[in-house]
Amino acid sequence: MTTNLFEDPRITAIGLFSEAYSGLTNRFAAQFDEHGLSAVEHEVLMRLARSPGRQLRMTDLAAQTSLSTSGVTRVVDRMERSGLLCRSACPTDRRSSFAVITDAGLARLNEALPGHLALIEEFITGLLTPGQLDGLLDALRVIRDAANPGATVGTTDSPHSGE
Amino acid sequence: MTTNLFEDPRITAIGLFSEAYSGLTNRFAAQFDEHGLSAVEHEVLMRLARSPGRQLRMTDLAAQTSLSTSGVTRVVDRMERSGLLCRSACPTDRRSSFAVITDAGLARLNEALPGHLALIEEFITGLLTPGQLDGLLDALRVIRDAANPGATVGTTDSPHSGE
DNA sequence: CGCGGAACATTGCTGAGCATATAGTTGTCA
DNA sequence: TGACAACTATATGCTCAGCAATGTTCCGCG
Repeated sequence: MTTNLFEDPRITAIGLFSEAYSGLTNRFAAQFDEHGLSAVEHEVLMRLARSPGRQLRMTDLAAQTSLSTSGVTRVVDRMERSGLLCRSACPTDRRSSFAVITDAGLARLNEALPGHLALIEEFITGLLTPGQLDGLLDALRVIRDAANPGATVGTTDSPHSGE
Repeated sequence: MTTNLFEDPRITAIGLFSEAYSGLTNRFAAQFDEHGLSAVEHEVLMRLARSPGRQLRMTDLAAQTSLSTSGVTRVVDRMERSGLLCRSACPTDRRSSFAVITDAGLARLNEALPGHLALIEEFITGLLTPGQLDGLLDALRVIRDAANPGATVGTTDSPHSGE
């Protein structure tokens, strides 16, 4: 029977992953929306806020957000129009330009962050025992490092965030 | 310092989750593309293939795929044009229509499935010890049930899939 | 029987992303 | 110095998804 193929543990695994992530992002999106942000905009604000000088080159921003360069241009356009960030010319390389988070952008981020953390607590960290959580994070790290090695640099993880 | 806030373990957790999932979906998308499928199309084929009668009402398909009904209409349009599935009128309710996977659709799915399973093996199941994998799945199940309870019905998981 | 509300699918419109092409800038090498 | 290649950001065309509105069909109630 071909039907039984769909009960393959690997299908179960990816299905579970997908459904869990889908549920989480929907919850988060609703939360972000309350603060007038989309998921990508929140992501951009987070990346900028945690970067030295609160700024990032357009290219680096694209690399960190798994967004194309043109996608970054659009998002930055919108967010600049909203006053959440502004562009700044690079003094040493006139091709580059920086996206700099504004005080308004930081304020918006800080406004949205508590609720965001509460949701993570509600749907992830609060649901698992410390041991389970550690196991989950270890597993996710292994998967992330294998499937998305580019994300390892200057990102949420890796305490040795040199460069 | 506000900066340290970004090292909150909850931020680490969701970042890891996001980066891992992003990496996986990118790998999978490339794989699907080799067989002329998008991720959603693959998802639709999977859902149909595992459903009784190899068919599903448009509404139910929408519910299972976390896609809006109009989105389902469009996807089914494209896939019907490609011959992967066809519409079938519901005999008892003339408002409803079914999407039925065709032999060509099943063939395409079976063609893509081995590579898909291999990727899952390569980036998830093969990277973890059996214990780690079990822990991961348990944790994902907990998160899924909390964040996306609608997905529990008739889906990848739950052996007791009684309606 | 006939009417009003609900359910289902589709369509127009808008927003967002990617791929590609374009323009401007920098660095190198002869 | 001058030309060519590499890099950065932006503009354009295309695809796709969601929301809101529409048309059709079903159901219940007077």
